Amino acid sequence: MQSKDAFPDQPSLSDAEWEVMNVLWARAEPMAARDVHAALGHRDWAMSTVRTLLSRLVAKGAIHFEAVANAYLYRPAIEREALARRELPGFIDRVLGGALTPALLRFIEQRGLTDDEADRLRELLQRRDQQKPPRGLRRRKED
Amino acid sequence: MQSKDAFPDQPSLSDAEWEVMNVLWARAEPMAARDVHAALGHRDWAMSTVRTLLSRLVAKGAIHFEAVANAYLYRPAIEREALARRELPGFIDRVLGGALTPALLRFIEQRGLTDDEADRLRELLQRRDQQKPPRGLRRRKED
DNA sequence: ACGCGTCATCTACACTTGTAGTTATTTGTC
DNA sequence: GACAAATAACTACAAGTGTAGATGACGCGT
Repeated sequence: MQSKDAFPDQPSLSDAEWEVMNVLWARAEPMAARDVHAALGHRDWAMSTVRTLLSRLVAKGAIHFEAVANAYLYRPAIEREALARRELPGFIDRVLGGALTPALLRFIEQRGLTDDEADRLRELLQRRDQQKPPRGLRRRKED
Repeated sequence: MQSKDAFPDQPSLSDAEWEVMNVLWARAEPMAARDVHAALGHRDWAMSTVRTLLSRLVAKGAIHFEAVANAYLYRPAIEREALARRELPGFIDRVLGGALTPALLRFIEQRGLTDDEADRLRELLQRRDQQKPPRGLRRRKED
């Protein structure tokens, strides 16, 4: 018995599994398989598919379930942020090549920022300036 | 499984494949399998593994190769940015839940920004303010 | 009490991915 | 010209994934 039987610290999810997690996170309430299926209407999966995914998620320890009447109610066992935080570095490393390359910035440009996001970024930059004043008028235009 | 037929305009790569791409992108020059293998030393893959990955990448159209002497020289058929740009939305959607949730910001906070990145972000925010003044200063617009 | 629909469980199956061995071919070297 | 070294091509195979059907248990309505 090594050390990671029951609870692999954090499982790694497949794409389809992420989608299921997303509907679970979206609702605050525990959901029955049927509801999950409904919420995933856009994917047009068979019930069995959704069930399979739910089982796999349970197996991976990503969700809990409680038996209620004749059905199970599923509920995330882990927060999106926790998972996301674990995925991000790998993704940035692998796909973005370790840097917040233009791709991300460009994506942000294109998609725009919510007011909230903008605020937080501004804060962030300000905090940063306190330690590291911004470079003068540095123009960077090379793409 | 998405749609990815014979000539998927842009293939979708697996993790291992990304790693190979990364070494190819890192070098400007076309590389022989042997060199790729060497560059991937940190992964300690067998040559055959690297070769398999290269073949798969060729099959997916992500890299080109030219026969030179008794070996092939491989070279990316696509730029990282192009691929990254295609991966990003999906990732942000799936993992971050469609929003640049705290996770990203927190990641940025934690990892810090290069001067360059900071500059570009500042520019971005400034440009944004021109259309959409920051909250607090926002004056009533007659929309 | 009985069947009907629901739900969970089990089973299935093709495709992808990670990982690599085996074989055939090319080629430089003596 | 023959052989060893390198290389590409083919084959392998288990685990993970996407997708779903089949089976069995169970509670609801009548």
